[in-house]
Amino acid sequence: MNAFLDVKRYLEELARESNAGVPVQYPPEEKMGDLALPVGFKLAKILKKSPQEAAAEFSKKIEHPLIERVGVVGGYVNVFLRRAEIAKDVLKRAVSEDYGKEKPTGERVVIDYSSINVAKPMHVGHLRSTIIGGSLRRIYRFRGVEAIGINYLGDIGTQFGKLIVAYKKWVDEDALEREPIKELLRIYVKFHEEAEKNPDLEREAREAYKRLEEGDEEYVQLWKRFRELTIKYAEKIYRLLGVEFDEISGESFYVEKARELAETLLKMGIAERDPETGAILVDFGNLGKDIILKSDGTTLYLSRDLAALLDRVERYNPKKLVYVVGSEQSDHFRKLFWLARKLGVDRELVHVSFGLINLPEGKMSTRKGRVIFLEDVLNKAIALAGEEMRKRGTYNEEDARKIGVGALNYAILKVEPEKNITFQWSRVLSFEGDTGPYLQYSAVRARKILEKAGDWEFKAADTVNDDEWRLIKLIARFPETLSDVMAKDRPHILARYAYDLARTFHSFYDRNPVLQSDEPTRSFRIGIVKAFYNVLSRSLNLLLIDVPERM
RNA sequence: GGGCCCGUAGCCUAGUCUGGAUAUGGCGGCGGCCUUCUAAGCCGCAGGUCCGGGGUUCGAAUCCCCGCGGGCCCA
Repeated sequence: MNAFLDVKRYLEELARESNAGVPVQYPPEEKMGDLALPVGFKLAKILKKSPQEAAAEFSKKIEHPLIERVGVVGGYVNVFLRRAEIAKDVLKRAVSEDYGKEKPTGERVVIDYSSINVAKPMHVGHLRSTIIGGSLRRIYRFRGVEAIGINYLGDIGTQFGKLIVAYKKWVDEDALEREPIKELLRIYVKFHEEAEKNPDLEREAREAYKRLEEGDEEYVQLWKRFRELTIKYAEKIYRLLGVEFDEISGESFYVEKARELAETLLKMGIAERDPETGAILVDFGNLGKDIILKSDGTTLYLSRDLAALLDRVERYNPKKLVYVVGSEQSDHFRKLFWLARKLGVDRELVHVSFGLINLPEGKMSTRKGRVIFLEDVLNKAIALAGEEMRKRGTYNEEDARKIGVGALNYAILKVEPEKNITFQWSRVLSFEGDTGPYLQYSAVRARKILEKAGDWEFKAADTVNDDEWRLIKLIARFPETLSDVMAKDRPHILARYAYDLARTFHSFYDRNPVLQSDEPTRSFRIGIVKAFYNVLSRSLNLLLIDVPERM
């Protein structure tokens, strides 16, 4: 908390006590004050007066040392704060590196994200889950909640039978060493081509899969290798994107447990046996019926996910389990959570659902070759950032990487998750306006000032101009922004905030010289720049974006 | 046919949960600003049936109902 948010809370409390519980809002214009309460409309009824009179009456109750004056306009009470005093408190806190950080609360959340399939390349469709999840993990941790990031691999399924057959027939070991996923994709595609001509292959694949399931030593080793190669490949991309995990899990861990679980559900009367097929199924009411165990004992991903969920609850004891998975799975998660509730899971269960990433030509399709691989996007973005740097004579490899990745991560994170995104190169590779590089640039400008400033000590100011004040008010709102993001599991709120902050800084920067100013303005403004830099670079860090040295 | 989500200027987008002041920004367009801390920047102008229609309310982009268009899942 800081002085600004203290006043806000005080006003909210006062409104609630007066039976006029309205959220405090931030007025659209400076002349309307710093905080506003549309309190007169509700009070008008209670007091049987006009909204204007009711608001005026309410405003008389306001008494706070940090409030300079209040004004009444229509039904609104506009509150003007003592800028200098608020600024002093907010900046004193925000010049510290830890501003906004919370001590460990002892709470945990489990976040499931990325969750890629073994032996398949990552494409732009994987970006949202991977980046939203990776960002949420950092945000929770910064706020004192121990977030456990889990990459739950798709590591079982009949495709492994095909892969094993294809491997034995066509693999190029050298290529597999050099570019494992490309090679696995090549032989997988070849399998399908060959199977068109030779239907026997499908039968071979089924047999291979059966042997794998039965634990055939050679086949299990192959499967393990595919899994390891995929992890190694993905880790390179995760490192570039700044995404971290605490656990790499996978569906294969839960096959046995899922079988037992299906039997348990049957005994509990939650599931029933289909008299015709012998499969175990669950009636979800208006979501329909769904099989959780086939008659031949094959598990389905619903039962495996349920087993995994129970395991996560048991091992981590989280207050909340978050699944960052596309909206096409929303029915699946409703069923999963329904079952978890039936089994007595009392934790918060959240499906962070998001829309598709399409191409301008239409939906992505690996088979039609209509996909954009992540490596290609990353390479292109980094190369273009490098070009821009060369124009400015600031080129270095490390910063080009930060700028390219920042552009990509920000482009994905800033959009509200429910919306579908049409992937357009021109937008990911754009570095002007509402983009990652715009935010990075503002941070770099601030850092340059701080470098040149040398040793300085924070000094309060007697007067605070509008540009300074706008920036300070936004800096003050950092903690509540983070709380909002966690309550909703929506990092785009933070992306928006960071953009507002950067934009406000650029305006400040343009009109208010820092280093050339006389004392005490100079020291005060350096304090503002430092506070801004802390909050922006922290926000960017939480959005998986690094601040370059130069750009 | 059923369920979930989206619809805001030419294009993209915030605000919708928690109703409140002239609806947030970006791209593109037009015009201005580099002898001062990096112009990947700043300032200004033009551009809106907030998908449509009802309803609730002192007040609706926001809540409710009925439609329309698009997406996804199921059948």
